[in-house]
Amino acid sequence: MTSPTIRDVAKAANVSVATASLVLNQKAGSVQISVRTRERVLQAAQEVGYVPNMAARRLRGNAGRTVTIAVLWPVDTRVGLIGRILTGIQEHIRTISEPRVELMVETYESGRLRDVRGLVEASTFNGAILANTTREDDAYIHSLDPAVPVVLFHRHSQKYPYVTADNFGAGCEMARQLTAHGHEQLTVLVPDVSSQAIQDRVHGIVHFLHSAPDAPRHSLIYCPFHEVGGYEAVMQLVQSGLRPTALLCLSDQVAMGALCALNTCGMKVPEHCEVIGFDNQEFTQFTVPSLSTVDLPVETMAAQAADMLLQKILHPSQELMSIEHPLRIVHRDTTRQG
Amino acid sequence: MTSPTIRDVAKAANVSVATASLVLNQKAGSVQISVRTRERVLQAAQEVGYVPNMAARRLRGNAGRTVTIAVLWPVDTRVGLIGRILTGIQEHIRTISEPRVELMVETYESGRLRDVRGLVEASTFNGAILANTTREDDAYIHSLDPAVPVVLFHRHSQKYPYVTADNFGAGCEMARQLTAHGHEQLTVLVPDVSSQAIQDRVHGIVHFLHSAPDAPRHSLIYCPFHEVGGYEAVMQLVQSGLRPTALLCLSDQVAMGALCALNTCGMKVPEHCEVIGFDNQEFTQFTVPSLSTVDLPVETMAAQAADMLLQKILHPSQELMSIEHPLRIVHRDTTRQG
DNA sequence: CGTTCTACGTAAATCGTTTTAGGTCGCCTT
DNA sequence: AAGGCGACCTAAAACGATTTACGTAGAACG
Repeated sequence: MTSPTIRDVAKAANVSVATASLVLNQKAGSVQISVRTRERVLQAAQEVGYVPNMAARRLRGNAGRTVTIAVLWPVDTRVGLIGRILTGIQEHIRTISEPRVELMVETYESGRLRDVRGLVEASTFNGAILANTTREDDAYIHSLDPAVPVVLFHRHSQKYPYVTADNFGAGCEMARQLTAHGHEQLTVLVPDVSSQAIQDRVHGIVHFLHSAPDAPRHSLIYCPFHEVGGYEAVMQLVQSGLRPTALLCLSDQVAMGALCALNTCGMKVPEHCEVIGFDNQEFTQFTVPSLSTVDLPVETMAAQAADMLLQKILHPSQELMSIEHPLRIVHRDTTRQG
Repeated sequence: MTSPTIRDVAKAANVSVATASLVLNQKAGSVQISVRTRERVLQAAQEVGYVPNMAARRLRGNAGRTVTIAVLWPVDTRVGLIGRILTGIQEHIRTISEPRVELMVETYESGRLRDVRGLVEASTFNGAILANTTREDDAYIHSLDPAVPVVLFHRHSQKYPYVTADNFGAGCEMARQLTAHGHEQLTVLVPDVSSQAIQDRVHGIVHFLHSAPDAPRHSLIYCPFHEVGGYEAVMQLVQSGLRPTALLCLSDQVAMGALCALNTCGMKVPEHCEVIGFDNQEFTQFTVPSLSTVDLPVETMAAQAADMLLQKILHPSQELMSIEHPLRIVHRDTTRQG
């Protein structure tokens, strides 16, 4: 039941453990091994079914042969996003042949992030991607030693490398588009999570409206971060007599709820009310009418974050370039043309 | 830069490494440590910022203190499902205080599953949940040693413990419901993946229709496993003049595409055509009209799978009870009442 | 023949923890 | 005072792999 060790291989090949290890590691370095011996060892390894023990390797310190990275996200992160992030990372990882990359995942309650540095020191993993951190995590992030291999996902920072998107710019653009359509008032549906990304979008919208000459008024409505949230927010709005004509939803989920509510209230989209979402999730193409939204390249971003993290782990001294993706609106049928 | 070891703690507390370890492990066992010494060690550990090294622990063999489990799924698994599975597992894990459970994830191309046994022997992880395996994985699964800690997710098997749902029964029930509504023909939209779950649903439907006295005819249409697939399948159907009146979609994604297509073709749901989905994903409540679907408790199932796996790892000899969840239809607005 | 290479291997230390099989010391019995 | 017993603590051996520094031949060289 106990698995074969390198010692077993050595015995079977009738060589020392050192020799076996040398062969198995393909070390072309200072030590030479004859072809005959090499063959013997390789065959022996094959025969006994040798699998190198990770724990032993890690303990001994094999920086670079196998790397374990972790993705951490707050518990209340939306399932769709999790899937996309992981998919992006996995796709990237499987293109890498050396070193072998293992992926761990972990959730935490906002503001109660486990000590990443400790986990790295414990060699639980070699580095981490902090995804969708909230404002409660800021203190932690700032207290962290820049030497610990961390990449921030969907958030920018002076102190750490990050991969994010131009949420501010996207906010501006959303506001600009709808302003151009001549609305008197813009209603912004904001998911009530304290993520930097969401806040930047809000800032972008507000910034644009403040700086435009004849900008429409606007109101910010905070709602829970899911379909129900958007649905109820809009229902309340309509019931209180305030019929929105332009709805900027800072999440597709919320937009979908909103769309459903508008339909329930007999309001036509986009004739009575234009709607625009954020994220360009898969389903947005198939809502009725299909949802205009901001395309957020989550998979790409995640892959880049993973790549940066690996660089940082493998070449700690090398400086990393953070990334901010430009964002563009995908026009579909919930907004009017022009 | 190198992190403090237990040796540092011992030195700081002026005791032996053994003592430090004993204290740090709270071993109430055969060995006793005075309160004074215990305090000293604890404080020393605190002061030097001691973090036990996982690799060393694993190597030494500490079965039970920390357990690492892995979830493996085929690369083409839908992002939404991934998120739900992980969420379910994570939620469960965080209720467990002892042992500490770490989670790894890994994807593979159908039929190219990495050697789980090897990974366990390499102590990369202690056991795995095989999620959404396809038929191409059957051979691998059957070749696996039943002693390696594996739990099958959404698939049944004679050989391994599993958590799945009564997909066959759900298929029957879907067919029964729509048959009762007096359709002449049932159109089944089947995602073209070779998963047991999907197949069981088909079998259930076919079984019911074959055994019912005055059953409607039916046709099976295979389509890609996403919204576009459902959309295009229905468009083709309608364009070729075959207007479906009852659409059994074996996935919500496909159903959403179908719904959109029906709308495009000017067919009213449920008046002209009834639609029923499968999975009860979040968005189904907010399609227009809201989608009737089969509720699949993914999170619960995932949590149970994780729990079973932990049992198997912690108490290898103990026999496990596999689980098959009953499934029920959630009636919303794409099906007629009664 | 003595010296120096070269080519091929190996002994042994090391990584950080856990655990077993003993110490040691003082006190209590008889 | 010899023996026994608790209470407290520690030495040392694992766990499995990697790597450095050091053999040992035989060949080549002068």
